Amino acid sequence: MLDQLRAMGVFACVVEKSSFSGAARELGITTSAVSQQIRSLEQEMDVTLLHRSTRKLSLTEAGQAFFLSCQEMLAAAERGKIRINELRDDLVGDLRISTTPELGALHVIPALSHWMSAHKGLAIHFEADHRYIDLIEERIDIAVRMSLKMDDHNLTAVPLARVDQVLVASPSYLNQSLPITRPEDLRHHELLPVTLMQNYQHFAFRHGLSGEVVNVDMKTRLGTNNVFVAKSLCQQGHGIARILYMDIQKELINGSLVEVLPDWHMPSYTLHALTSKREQYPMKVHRCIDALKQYFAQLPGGRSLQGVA
Amino acid sequence: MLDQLRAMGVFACVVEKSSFSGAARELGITTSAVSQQIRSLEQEMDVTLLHRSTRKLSLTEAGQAFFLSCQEMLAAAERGKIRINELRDDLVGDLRISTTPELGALHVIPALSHWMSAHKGLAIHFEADHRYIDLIEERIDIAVRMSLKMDDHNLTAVPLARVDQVLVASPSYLNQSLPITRPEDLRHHELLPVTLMQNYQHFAFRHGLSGEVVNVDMKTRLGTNNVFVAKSLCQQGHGIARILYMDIQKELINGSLVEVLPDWHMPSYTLHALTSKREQYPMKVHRCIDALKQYFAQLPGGRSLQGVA
DNA sequence: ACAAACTTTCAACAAATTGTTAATAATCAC
DNA sequence: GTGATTATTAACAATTTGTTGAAAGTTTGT
Repeated sequence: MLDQLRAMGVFACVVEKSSFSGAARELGITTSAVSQQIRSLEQEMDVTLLHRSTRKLSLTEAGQAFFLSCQEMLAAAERGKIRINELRDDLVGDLRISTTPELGALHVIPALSHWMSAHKGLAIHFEADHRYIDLIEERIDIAVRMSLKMDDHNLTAVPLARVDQVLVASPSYLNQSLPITRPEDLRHHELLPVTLMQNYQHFAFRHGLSGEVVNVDMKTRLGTNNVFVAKSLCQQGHGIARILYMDIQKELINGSLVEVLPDWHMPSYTLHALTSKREQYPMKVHRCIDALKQYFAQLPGGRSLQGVA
Repeated sequence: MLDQLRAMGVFACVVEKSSFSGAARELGITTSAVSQQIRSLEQEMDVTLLHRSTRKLSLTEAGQAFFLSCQEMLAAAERGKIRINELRDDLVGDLRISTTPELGALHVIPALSHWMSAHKGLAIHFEADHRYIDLIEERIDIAVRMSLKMDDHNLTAVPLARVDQVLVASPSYLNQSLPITRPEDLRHHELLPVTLMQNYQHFAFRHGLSGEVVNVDMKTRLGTNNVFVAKSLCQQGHGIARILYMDIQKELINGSLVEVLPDWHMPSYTLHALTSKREQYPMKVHRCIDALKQYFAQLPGGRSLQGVA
């Protein structure tokens, strides 16, 4: 099945050049090698492909028909290689990006907006989902993910930004509740967790200046798996939300929410661009990650979200 | 250019089977060999074609695109081989036959008539010409030719029939002319030659019983390169025609022409089926020659035209 | 949880294919 | 004819391709 492909290529070359030695020069081998390839082809298929005198070649009917197929074969192979090169080097084809809905809407789209406009040859798909999907299974090129640590050794992780968690509450809630000056005070408050975090009720605080460490567990009555719902609950004064700075930045600035215990820090997450590990990435993947890196690097540092070098 | 065709075929097989080991079984090689082919392909092209875990394979975008081309490549190769087998084994395609116009009309067509009807897949072309054409140049599969000896060692000759020359005249001519009882008497008669024969004015007679040999040269005034014209001249009583028995058989039977010196024989020609020499002939060529042989073998022997075993 | 069955990869080696060299024969142009 | 170019062939060399056996990782089934 695969045994005569090479000889078929040689044959096509011979016909195109109408000469064994011409083909040999073209292919960078000796005339002798060409002769042997053609001979073995003819013997293998038990057919005469071309009549030859030392000066002139002429195809038999079978040779003529076979030549066309050999040409098609080579052309298909050539097309394949050309396409491979395009997909490797050019910003064309598909690019599938996985994020959470919040991350996608708030940051990934803004980060890539200009870049996407600059490369209309790319068909970009955003797969927005909280599930931790299989990059390979879903053919995801790049997943933008929050994580404390990287565990999957089949993935390559490029750090994009450090992202702090913050505790926030509405001004009205804080006015009507017991004061909070130290982590321990949280025990008398309600946590509004986004249950996507694991161990969301546990806190390991470290004081920004003294470095003092305090562990606290909060009680929780109202929960949600959606950041926007949690935000809403919080704004309605139902409790204290544990949320990512990046998801709440706007509300802190406009004052609809207020940070609780701003001097006490929780462990940071790192925002990563994940790719399935491979030898060689298409250029579009490199460039997309570059665009993401550039966006997060130029972000205002602030309290909690800053680019990673 | 030809270096990765094999690996491309292996790759296509891997994708079709969705498995290295499946492809290995299909191809009759070890899994290890498959693995190496794919690896070298990826390295050579500097691209990742498929993600692999031990149980599942999945194509990259480049792999998907490349796979299609690889499939096309293999399909083209396969088509070529199938076509080759058809042209070699089946009675299909073209069949180009070269004859003289007379031979074609009087014998080759009748000889092949039934056979042609039985194989409608064959496109048969009769190249009717007196010129001695180059079989290869004109892509003639079979030439039916008269000859005294075979000289071209690039050709294969299959004898079909022995063909005698005869001298004929019209009854009226013979009545009005000097009697002819021995070859020497011909010196006083007019020869109507078909000038396609060389040395047409020279005769080497051998007596059928005694074996006596007589050489004679006849004078000639009216000539033609066409057998039918010669026949016509002869029937009009313009002289004695030297002509092949096969071209005049009908007239001898119906009495419009009469044989002169029937006991004295001229050298016979042999009718040959000629083919350009090659290793392997398409089945249609064999079968066509078979049909010709069969026709001439069953001809009534008569004086001058008989099949050759 | 654990073993068994499979799958992929790798390095070292073996086999097969492919290519070269050099001599031979045939054809064409001069 | 002579010289240049071309195709074929056999013997040999180089390269490619394939195998073996071990290792690592997965899935299946108990």
